[in-house]
Amino acid sequence: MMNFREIRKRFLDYFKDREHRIVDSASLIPRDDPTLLFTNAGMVQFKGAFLGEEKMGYSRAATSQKCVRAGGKHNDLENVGYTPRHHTFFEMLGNFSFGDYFKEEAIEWGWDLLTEGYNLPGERLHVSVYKDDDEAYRIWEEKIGIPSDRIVRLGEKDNFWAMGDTGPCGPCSEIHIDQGLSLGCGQPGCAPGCDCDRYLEIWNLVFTQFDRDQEGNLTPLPKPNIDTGMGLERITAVVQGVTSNYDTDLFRDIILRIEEVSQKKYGDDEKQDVAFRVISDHARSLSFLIGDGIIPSNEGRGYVLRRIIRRAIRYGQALDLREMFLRSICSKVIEIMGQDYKELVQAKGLIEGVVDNEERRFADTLNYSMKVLNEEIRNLKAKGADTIPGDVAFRLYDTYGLSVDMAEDVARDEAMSIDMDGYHRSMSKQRQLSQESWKGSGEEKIPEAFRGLLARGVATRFSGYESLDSEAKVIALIVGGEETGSVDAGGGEAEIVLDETPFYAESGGQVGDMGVLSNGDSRFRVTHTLKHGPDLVVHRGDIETGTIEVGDRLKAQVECEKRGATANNHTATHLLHAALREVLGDHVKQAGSLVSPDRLRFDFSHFTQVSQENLTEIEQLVNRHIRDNIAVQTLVMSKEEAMKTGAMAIFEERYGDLVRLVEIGDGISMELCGGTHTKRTGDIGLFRIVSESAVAANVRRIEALTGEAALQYTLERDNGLRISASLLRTGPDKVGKRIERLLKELKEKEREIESLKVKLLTKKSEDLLTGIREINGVKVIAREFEAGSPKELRESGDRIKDKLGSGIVLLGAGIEGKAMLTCLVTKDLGGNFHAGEIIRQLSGIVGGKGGGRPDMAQGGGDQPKKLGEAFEALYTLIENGTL
RNA sequence: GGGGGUGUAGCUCAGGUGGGAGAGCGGUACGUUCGCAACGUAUAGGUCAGGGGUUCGAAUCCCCUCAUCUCCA
Repeated sequence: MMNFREIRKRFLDYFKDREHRIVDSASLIPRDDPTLLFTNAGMVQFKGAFLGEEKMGYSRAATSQKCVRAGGKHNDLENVGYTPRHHTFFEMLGNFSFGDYFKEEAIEWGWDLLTEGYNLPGERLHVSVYKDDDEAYRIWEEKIGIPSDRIVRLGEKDNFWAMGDTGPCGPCSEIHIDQGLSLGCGQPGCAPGCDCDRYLEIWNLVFTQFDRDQEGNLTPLPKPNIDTGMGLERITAVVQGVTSNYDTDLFRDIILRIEEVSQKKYGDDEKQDVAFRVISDHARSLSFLIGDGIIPSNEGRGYVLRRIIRRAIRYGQALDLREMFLRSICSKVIEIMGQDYKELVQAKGLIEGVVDNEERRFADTLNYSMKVLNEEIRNLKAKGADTIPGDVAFRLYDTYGLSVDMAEDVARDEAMSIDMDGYHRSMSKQRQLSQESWKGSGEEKIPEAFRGLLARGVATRFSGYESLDSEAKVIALIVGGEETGSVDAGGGEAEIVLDETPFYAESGGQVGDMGVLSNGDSRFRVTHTLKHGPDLVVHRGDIETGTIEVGDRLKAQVECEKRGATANNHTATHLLHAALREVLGDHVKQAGSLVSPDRLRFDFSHFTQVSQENLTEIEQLVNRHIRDNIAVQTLVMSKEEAMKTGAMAIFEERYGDLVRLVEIGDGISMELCGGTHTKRTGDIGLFRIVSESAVAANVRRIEALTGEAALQYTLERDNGLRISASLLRTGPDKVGKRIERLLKELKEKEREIESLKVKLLTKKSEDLLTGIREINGVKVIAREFEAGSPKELRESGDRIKDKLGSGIVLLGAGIEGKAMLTCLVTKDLGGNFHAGEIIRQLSGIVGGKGGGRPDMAQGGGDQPKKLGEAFEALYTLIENGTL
């Protein structure tokens, strides 16, 4: 029996023999596609080719593409585990034709590979075609010889494929296998396309032959395309003769590992089997997602990843897995799939670290949400209720992340139930609101004018590795997004495309070059260089003098000091990356990078703050490599060769077939990188880390300087320290100790001031005691008191009140044109007098308001001159008994 | 992209309707004890995430920003 690896290989070999280029699986993170969260089909990386925006170096291709469906439009997450075939992660086998062969070959080969290559019984294969696609029907019936009772015509929903509302689209044809009556629904109309398990769709052949416009009209494409997709998991199940994808060798060892750690058996209990399937599926997808550089977070792709991890952990509970277990399952996934996907092996440390970290975090949020739930249950029980309202259950899920089934478990223990209808109502409301606000994930799209150029196959040769100036021909001019024939000085911002350029276009984190394009009297100042697609370099800037026309020959000169400084920073970035991995561990992975002439910024995955000791060690290590003055070599080689060297690849980047390997020394650092570097590490001169900070959960950022800028930074620091030392009248090495002592002294002084203030207040309040008046048997003091804040006023009042034993104190103060009043009433008078009431009446006199508690109240106004009036008013009020 | 929650002492958190910043644990000192655990007493520790506004007065009300958690897409 063929194992999955042989099945995958047979597919690729089959199409290789038929002149197909075998293209590597693209990253799970789609590039240049704002509509997509993850790569979810084999054609994603060829979208540009289908749309005619991009020229490939070949017209036939075949791939085994890793895919994730767990968010966005295609979302299978909820079904995973409950069916034999839903997955969040799967591999899609596909063959593609870009205006080359069409229906006939696609159908013929598809049939041939299934029946001959995989030995599937032809008599059990059924096919479906689009209802109007007579051409496909004829090929199946006449050329392949399938009896018409095994060909069905289906409608738009099943057999017409479109990428979006407009653009390339076309009918498709699906090949199904009859798995036998026993799996069928038994309905009389049961046929391919039925929802039951009898007819299993194994291969979808899409014939992209139309272009749909805004009004929905279909125009035939001059060169129709072929795009097919066959899930590796499905075909493996069929070839291996099992009815569930989870029974194939793609999953068997993973499930075996889960059995080991859980001490449970797959197949014993249906509820537990769901958990087995969920965990094995999710372990695969989360390993690949992290392997492609995604880190758990609370939004976007990272959030989908987090949800997958948590779902896996949650299902672990059904297997009584209380301890952290996911890491061990992922290790198994890496062991199996790492043979074919090297990025998993490279990211092993990261995957394990991330999973452990998430398991810990999840336990935290779970504790918290359980607390909220228990509180809620207690309240409901107190009211005599026995159902948890749907909106409450939803709120628990929505804001605290407690899933309903977990809430249900708890409710059951408390002899309560949950209003599931209400829950679902709240949920669909939230869904609707979110859907309405979806506008795409935000990546930049290529502007219209450049898409035209790309479609014409316009490309720029980059000569900037060898030289900083060269002669080149203008092949396109763009002003305000429109192509034009010539540009004059003063015409504002323009963009120039050359046939060859020494200018480095922004990519891989390195900023674009600046410089000058000139020809005699015409001068164009390049302020930014950028790139569209893999090879179209755009020089953006202003024309300063003269005129530039398409076809002109220009002298292109890169500003060399800036380029040199950028090279320093870029090479230093590679050294930093290597040092981080050495000091912190190989879970460190680039998560973003900026290389400019002035500085470098490097984001990387790491779980905690980097300690000062580690930072120092990293800084020392990088500088040691700089002093060793090691040679930096660049080599261009095939992608396969490069992967064998174990070089670091950044998976957000898309590489062509030929890659550029930048190696520092003998394996000190090896990275795939198109950037410009120094010849030797010694050119960098000096490397200084300026800061370390957090960017997101599990991602840290280091900013650093090199060369002249690093020296400048060091000198400024030095100078600052010297000034501090001289101000402190001590040596630079004793500044720390000196400040420590000063702070201690300061603290003591503050304490002394505090106690002096208290003494002063005590004295002042004693003075005040002489002004007591006794009215109707109540001791009353109402006076102005010098105080800087309401707090001081209150504290002094407190002191006086204590001395008084029983009575009423009213203190007032004027500050910055405002009046403050504080009134205190001793507890024994609480029945007769209310401080809040007194203040309410008196603060009106000073032009304001106030209030407070029965024993203490504060108020104020904007007429401090009337404070005296307020004091008199208090005496009067008490005398008249009008309180 | 849209919604909800949280941010107060080293840690875990409490602070109805605006009116003296608190508890428990932990720390320090002293005491009971041969010593430890334990207990008792005392004590330190706060830009109430940051900024703006309303108000006589804001941890509390309003707006903005940041961090963090969570749900949907």
